[in-house]
Amino acid sequence: MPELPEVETMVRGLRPVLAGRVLRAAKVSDPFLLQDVTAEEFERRVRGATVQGVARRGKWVVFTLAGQRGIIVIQPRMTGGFWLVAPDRPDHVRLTFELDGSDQRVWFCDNRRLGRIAWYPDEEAAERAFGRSHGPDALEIGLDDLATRLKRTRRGIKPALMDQKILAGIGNIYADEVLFRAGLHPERPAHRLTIAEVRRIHAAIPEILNEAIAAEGSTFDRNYRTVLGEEGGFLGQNAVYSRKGLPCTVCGEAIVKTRIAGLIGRPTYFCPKCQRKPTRKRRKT
DNA sequence: CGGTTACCCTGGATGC
DNA sequence: TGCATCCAGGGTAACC
Repeated sequence: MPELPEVETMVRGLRPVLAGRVLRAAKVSDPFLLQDVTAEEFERRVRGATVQGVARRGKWVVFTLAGQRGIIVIQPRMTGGFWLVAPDRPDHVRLTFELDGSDQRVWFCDNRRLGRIAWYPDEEAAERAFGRSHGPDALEIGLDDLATRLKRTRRGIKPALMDQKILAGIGNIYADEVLFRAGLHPERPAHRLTIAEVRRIHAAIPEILNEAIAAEGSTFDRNYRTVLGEEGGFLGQNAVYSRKGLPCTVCGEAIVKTRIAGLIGRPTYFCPKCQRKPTRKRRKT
């Protein structure tokens, strides 16, 4: 689940606990999640290293280790998340960090095992890996850059916004929320949007994402939690996602749930009145 | 090459 | 209660 706001919330929760701390040990309990590294090597690289920084890149959580000890990358994907406090070992633990000088542990849990854990020798290697599949961060991309990138694809605007190669950080929930805020139908071809429409999207992206970050993300079906186990508060502020049949907060029309091309299996919610799909001009008969 | 689909996993919710 | 089916915030490989 975690999209940019949830990952940002995780990072903000982890940073004060991990930054500057020594990792006494790391234990990989599910090697299936590892990418390009064995459990033995991962644990050896991390053991005794000091965490220099905790950051977010798109939907990635990035731990920089001091003293050339490398970079840890964790992708929570759908159901991954971190736990700082738990009375007992939580369910579905895939990776555990033990902190030096205390009993405190940081758990990475992921019931569906879709998450990924990687280690890179340096910033450059991590950056190359990120760049292979990601464009600029959704909170940093400029208007002109966004317009240029959207011009290059004939897909619908929603699949385009969710394409991490175009811009990084937006997933299924916030794509719907951004398009509602911008007043655009999710199937509008990206390359045919007017500059005024792209401008509305570009303005809506940081609005929506920052509102969601302020609320500490979205918790649906009690899946996502902050590192302290709290629910995100964006539910209740969301305009369309998961609101099938409920009245649009702007016009009162019932929100529609559908599936659209390019996003097989993923639900899409929108207001059919506020987000009209332009029809061809009809000739007078 | 660009766009679309199949598939990777698992557990909770829903339906019969 | 038991069992089958559907569903999910993401991402990539393979296909046309």
